[in-house]
Amino acid sequence: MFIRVFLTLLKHFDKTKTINKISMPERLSGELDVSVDNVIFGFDEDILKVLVIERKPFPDEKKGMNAIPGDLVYPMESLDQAAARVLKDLTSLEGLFLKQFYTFGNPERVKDLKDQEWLRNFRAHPEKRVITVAYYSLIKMDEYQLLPSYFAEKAEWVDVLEVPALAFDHNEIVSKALEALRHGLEMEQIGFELLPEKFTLTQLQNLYEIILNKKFDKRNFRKNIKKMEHVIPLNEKQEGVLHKPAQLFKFEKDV
Amino acid sequence: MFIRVFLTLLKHFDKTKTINKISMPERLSGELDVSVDNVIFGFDEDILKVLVIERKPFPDEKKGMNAIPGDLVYPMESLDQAAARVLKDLTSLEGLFLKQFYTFGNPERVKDLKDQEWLRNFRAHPEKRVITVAYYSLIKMDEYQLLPSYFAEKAEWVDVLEVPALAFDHNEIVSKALEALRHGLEMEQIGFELLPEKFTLTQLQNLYEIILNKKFDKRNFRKNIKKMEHVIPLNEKQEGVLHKPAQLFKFEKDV
DNA sequence: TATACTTAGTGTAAAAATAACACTTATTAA
DNA sequence: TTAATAAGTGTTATTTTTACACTAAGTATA
Repeated sequence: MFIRVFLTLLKHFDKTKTINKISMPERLSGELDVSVDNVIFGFDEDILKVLVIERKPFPDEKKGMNAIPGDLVYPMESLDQAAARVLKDLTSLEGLFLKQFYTFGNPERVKDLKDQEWLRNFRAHPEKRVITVAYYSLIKMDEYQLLPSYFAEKAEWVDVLEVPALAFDHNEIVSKALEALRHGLEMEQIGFELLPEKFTLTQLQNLYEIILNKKFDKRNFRKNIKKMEHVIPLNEKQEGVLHKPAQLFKFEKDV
Repeated sequence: MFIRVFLTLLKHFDKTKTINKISMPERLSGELDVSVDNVIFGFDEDILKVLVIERKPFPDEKKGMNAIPGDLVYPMESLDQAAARVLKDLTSLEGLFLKQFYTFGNPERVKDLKDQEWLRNFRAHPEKRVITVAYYSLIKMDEYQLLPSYFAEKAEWVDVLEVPALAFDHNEIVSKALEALRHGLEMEQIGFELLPEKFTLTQLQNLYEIILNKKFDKRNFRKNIKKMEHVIPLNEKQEGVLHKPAQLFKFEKDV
């Protein structure tokens, strides 16, 4: 059943369409841009890492600031497409796991002096407010191959616990990404995306422990893994290690 | 340790700053708007409801289309502020629970003919692509009071399972909101926000069952509730029911 | 004022899941 | 041959979860 709205404002509106068109709140709309930013996680032995780029320096800047990769959204692409494009430009990899986790829209988020100077040099409309839609992605570090990219001078994997100071609000974005990774994702997916093709159960356990930020008992952990039908034991062992070689496993995507 | 980027593109860039400023991809940026949309959930006896508004009709439209409440983000407000403003304009309530859950950015999402016609009448820049940051909120229906609002003709609570056809991509937004509600939220929070001040355990159980979309055993459910120290029994009973009156409970916010 | 109707309210036992715990094995290097 | 290192393996106690059916308190009415 409909609840009636009091029509005071509405009536006024109906009589004065033209004026109202101007006086409607959206007259205030306008000058803002939308970007995507991409927190790229990789896993290396027993450290969870994030890919940090060195932003191109502006003319009087000695060294570009660190940042996470991102770019403005093009007019005809979806947000997911924009995020995939940024990722492909940087790594040459396509079809990677990508998850939108939060949108950052503080009006002051690009107003820092250094960031403003950078924007003046590299953006057509540096004065515009920028709202950014943040994604995280998971990539196997051994597939990672850095490519030239118009937004990155260098790129570096850094320990997730030791992220340096980043441009804009990127430190906040990284920590929210980590939170989202810990909460929202099934571990199967994480393992599938982050481990090399062949892996040991110890590697898998390390990954779980780091992502979920807690310790597991080795025997209980292995009991649980044995129940998962998508973790397949291989007829192969580790080689070149100075201890009992571990059996290797792989993930089976279907079923 | 830094991994070096191949500098091909970069070198070119350094020599030709002005040209590059034009040739950088962000030259493509520009004409888009950002809005917030708000999926408002309420709980009534044993139905989960969503607040649907009737959008103001454009001149030749007999009846405005249904939609969920939303508005463009103003230049100086954060996304959270914009969402809170929309909610306050519609309900007069402040300080409500509000959660950002997804951002919808398909370039075609406002290109439907009817939606275009509407935009031409009510927006300063109807041709602009609109990216929308979606929130959901939970409100106690007995606190809800509809106010005049520049975007709503009428408003109606509809069963979450029987949402009518909505404008733009709002049906998709509602179903993602429901998903987000089911996944991401602790039940304490949901109960706190959705139930009336005094409630029975049967009401609470209904709420859990509807949100989590599964049945619970009455005795086991009550055992679990008794462990929660923020659910406080009152010295009051239901009145005017034609059966044994149930004890009433309330939530205690602080631990 | 007795009876029928309706939902509230309550305990126990079996089954399943989780947690705690320590020694032997396979390999490499010295 | 020995030392060093991480791999691999079962059992028991504890906790959590599930399944299940009758009595109690109030209202309406015959």
